[in-house]
Amino acid sequence: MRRTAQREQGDIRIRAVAPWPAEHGEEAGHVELSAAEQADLARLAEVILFETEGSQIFLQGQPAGFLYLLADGVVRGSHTLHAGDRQIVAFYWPGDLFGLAQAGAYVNSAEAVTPCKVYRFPVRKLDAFLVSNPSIQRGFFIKAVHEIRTAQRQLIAMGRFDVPRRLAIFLLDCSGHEHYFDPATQILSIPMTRYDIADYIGTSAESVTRAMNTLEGRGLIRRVTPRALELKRADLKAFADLD
Amino acid sequence: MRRTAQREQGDIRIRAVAPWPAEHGEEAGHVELSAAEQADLARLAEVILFETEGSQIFLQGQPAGFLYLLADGVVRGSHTLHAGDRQIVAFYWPGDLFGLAQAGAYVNSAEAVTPCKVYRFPVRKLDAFLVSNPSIQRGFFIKAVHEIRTAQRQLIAMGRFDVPRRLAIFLLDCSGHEHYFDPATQILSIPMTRYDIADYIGTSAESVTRAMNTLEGRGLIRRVTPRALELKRADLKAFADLD
DNA sequence: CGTAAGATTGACCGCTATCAAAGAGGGTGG
DNA sequence: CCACCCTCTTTGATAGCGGTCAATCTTACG
Repeated sequence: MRRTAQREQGDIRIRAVAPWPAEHGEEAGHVELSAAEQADLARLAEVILFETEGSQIFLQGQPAGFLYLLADGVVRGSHTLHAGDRQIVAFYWPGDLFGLAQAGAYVNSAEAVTPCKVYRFPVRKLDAFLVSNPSIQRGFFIKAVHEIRTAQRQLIAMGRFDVPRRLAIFLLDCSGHEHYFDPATQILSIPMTRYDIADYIGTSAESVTRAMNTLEGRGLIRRVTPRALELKRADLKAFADLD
Repeated sequence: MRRTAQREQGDIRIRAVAPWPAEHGEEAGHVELSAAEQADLARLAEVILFETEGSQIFLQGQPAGFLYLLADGVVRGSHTLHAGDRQIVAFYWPGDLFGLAQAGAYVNSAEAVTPCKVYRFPVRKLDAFLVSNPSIQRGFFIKAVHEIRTAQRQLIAMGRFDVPRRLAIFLLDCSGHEHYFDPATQILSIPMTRYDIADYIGTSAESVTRAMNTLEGRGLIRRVTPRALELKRADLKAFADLD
């Protein structure tokens, strides 16, 4: 279920685009971190592997001692209400940070959607480290801003789009993650279940299936298997009223 | 419509609670900024007054040269889709930062809901300033994290709650802003229209009115005037499945 | 080969978007 | 000072999306 492991080359990457165009070209889609900076960060962190799907990484409400950097795999961050409903607040992909806290407790739970590898930073140490490393702190700041944009995009989708459109946007978002989308065949391998998708886009698993039917009926996707979809990305974008 | 003005005492405050309990007590609900730090920031900024409701502060898509700190008043950040629908992504209250950008352009538009006063920071200068002032940068980082939490809370509401519950949450959020809520009488003065509320909680103005009826029918609120509501906060919280 | 989890389909109904129209205020010009 | 107008708010009627319950199909796995 859980094992510690060694760090590999180039593992420590933070996925984010800066709000302003970079002056001295950032690596596309990632925060610029020098080898030395990566090493400094690695020294603070512990590497942990979660090898089975559904593994709990942390639980909503627990004392939040750590911040997590996802190196490999997919993680879902979910919030459970008293009524028992679950809302998935975000899916995390390699290069994403998670472990949002308030008053020292995790706001959401995190579970492995696929087997995954994370770097785990003790927040107290990380906090001190960042204050004495302004350029790295800037990277974390940029990541946070990136996360705000992501959440707001999702908010717009939830507020203004019907289920088929929300699904279209979700599929397009997924297709941005190379490891799960093959540009040659345009086939997306979805790592999560219909239930996960439903809890993310604010609907039910049945409605996700029906929305898949809608998209397929319009020729925007083709179901190879339930978890493998051929996407017509341009048409999906047009359908979702995006550019 | 727009005027420049002088800075006043204690105007520069950033509203945010840190994810971890403060070690050396932060001013409740605000980032700790020393007088010197405030002065340094003020030196970067220009003060601008927007005196009429509905004033454009900036427009979605414009080059994003500035970051804004709201000193006084209420601002709405909205995103307009091709279809013409508007989603209000956030309401900003005194102490909030706004001006989210991507690729150097504003992602949303900002308009004054009430007359308001803002500090306007040139992003290039601010960016450089923050890198050489790690403790202030930390404040901005904490604010960004705070903003992520806010967006996620809204996301949960949109995904899992019906309109009356979303409205209840919205009213409770508003009641957290002293200037608009009188603890003695428990009366909330709403600065925005039904349309604004609707576009924020993802519904229509008509449904906002109906949701007001629902809440009033259950005795959770009482309409003094359309814009002045007496709140039963404990009951509202219970109704919204919050604590 | 049996079982369980995931995916799909169908039926039904409630919430809420939409269209339409009527009250309520507040501000402005006569 | 008053009447008008425009915006905001409210109410009513209707239709449709999508939630829910139930059952079936598929697939991976023990």
